[in-house]
Amino acid sequence: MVNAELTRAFERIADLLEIIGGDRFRINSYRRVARTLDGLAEDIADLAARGELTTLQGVGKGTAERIEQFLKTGTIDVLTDLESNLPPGLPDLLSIPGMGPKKVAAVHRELGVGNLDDLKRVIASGELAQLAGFGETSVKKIADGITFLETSSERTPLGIARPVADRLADEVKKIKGVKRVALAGSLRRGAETIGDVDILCEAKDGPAVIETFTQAKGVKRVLAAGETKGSVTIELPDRRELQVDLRVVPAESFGAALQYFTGSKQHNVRLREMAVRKKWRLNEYGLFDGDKPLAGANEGEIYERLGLPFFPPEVREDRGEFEDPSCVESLVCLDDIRGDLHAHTTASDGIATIREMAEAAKALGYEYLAITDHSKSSAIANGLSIQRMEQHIEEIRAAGKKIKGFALLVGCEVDILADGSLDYPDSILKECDLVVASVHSGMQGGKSSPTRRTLAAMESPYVNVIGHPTGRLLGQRRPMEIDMAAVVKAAAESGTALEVNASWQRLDLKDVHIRQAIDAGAMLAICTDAHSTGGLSTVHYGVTTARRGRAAQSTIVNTRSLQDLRKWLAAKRA
DNA sequence: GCCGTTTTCGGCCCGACTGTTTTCAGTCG
Repeated sequence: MVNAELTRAFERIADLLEIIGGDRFRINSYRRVARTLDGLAEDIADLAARGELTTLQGVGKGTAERIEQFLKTGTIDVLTDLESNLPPGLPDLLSIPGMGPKKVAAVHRELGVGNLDDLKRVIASGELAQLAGFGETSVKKIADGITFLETSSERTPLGIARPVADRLADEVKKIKGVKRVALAGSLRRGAETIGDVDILCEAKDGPAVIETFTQAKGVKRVLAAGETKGSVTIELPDRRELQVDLRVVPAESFGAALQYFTGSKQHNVRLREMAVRKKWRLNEYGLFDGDKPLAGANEGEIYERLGLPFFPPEVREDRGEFEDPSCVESLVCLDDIRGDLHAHTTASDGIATIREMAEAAKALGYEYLAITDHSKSSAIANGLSIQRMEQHIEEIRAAGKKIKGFALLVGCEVDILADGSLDYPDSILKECDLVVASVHSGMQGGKSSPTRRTLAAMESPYVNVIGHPTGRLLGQRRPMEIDMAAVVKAAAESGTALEVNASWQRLDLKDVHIRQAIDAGAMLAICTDAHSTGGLSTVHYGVTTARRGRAAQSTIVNTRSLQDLRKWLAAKRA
């Protein structure tokens, strides 16, 4: 899909314009377009073909023309012109902490720096420290920034950042004078990856709290330590560093600060624009009419005074929540989940028995659990031969009878083979209560292949759920090139649910695809793909991701009662 | 470059921290 390339092109235009000192509002509008494209699930070429480009947020006549030009020629004149005047490696320098557009422009203009290697050279030679506006301290900061960039590389997955954040929040809670602590930022919004951790606390003596915080266990470096804000890095197990910011606020501003630091930035911009229209002012201290505070202590009051519903953190992305505020009314929540439809046991590659998994699911308050071990072709995962599967089915049924007040569903995770056929014959599949079908091999094929295979699998009357539809592993494996528009349409038409795989390494489908599926009328299943009893309780990552896609409870099949779930399963076979 | 429940022109979100700028610009979130 060309969306990603186009996103990068617009970001690059904005970067280059910033370096040459272009109009900041024009720069902002390019960034806004990049962001819109980044969050767009549909292929931009399809929108262009329908002449609907200007229906997108922030896309006007000029941008529409540039998109059209890119689709036609693969280039944008504005970008080509900018690039012809500046070294290609220059925009990369913007990602170095401490290097903004003005400093990048200065090193290029004064020292002829055109890329990262040039910059390292002028740091080493001492030339940079001689430059006006660059003292010893700022050069040190830039050098540290380069080190940080080279050691931190990517954003941190939610599942890695969350435990670190929880531990630090606990430490802050213990600092003398701290009344309340809350996590904010992308972590609170449940984003799949985290740039840095934002922690907020209520206390009177800011400097003392910040001072103690910078000495917390695991702190590698202190980046800033002011009156109300401290910033440090924490070393992760893989030696990479994660930035953690702490802000100290008074009680009367706690809600406003929580709202402000939860973001997203774009969501907050929309809120402040609404405040301005009412002749008010919104900042991290509160909502004000002149000097008169209207709200601040409580986060909900801010939304209320602005005439909005309370937006849960997960939807605060400016991806449609303002246009459809009623989406918050029926948003799926953790308590809605009545069972898990994708779980493994020792029969294939899990580490717990059928019985142990069932007991664990029951302990979570579930009504049902589907046991879905791997099929024969997944040899690495100890997939079950037909004969073993027949025996396994008997074992699941027998185990189910021994557990009272709980339903154990017979299932399997059947491989979708290269030609789109399934790895078990119908004679096996029809013995199952529920079938998850997944692609596990040949993921690097062209665009048509995984799409064709997935569509073929959905045609089977026995396939109820498509497992981890894009096959991505965060930071490890790119998603398959799949035509999501075709998949969600076929899912809706065939009565097949698409999985929201809750494993934090997967989160597949992801938020924007979840929204796309719902818009197409498809059903979803939030499943853990658990390989252990503990794995079952990671379902919250899936629920969070579904909420980010603004999924209503009614769109998730495993929020249904056992009876209603069975009806849904039966409907496809009929 | 976009956009309109005061506007088709004139706006476009807000504040903390840092360093070297002796009064504030640059960067960041």
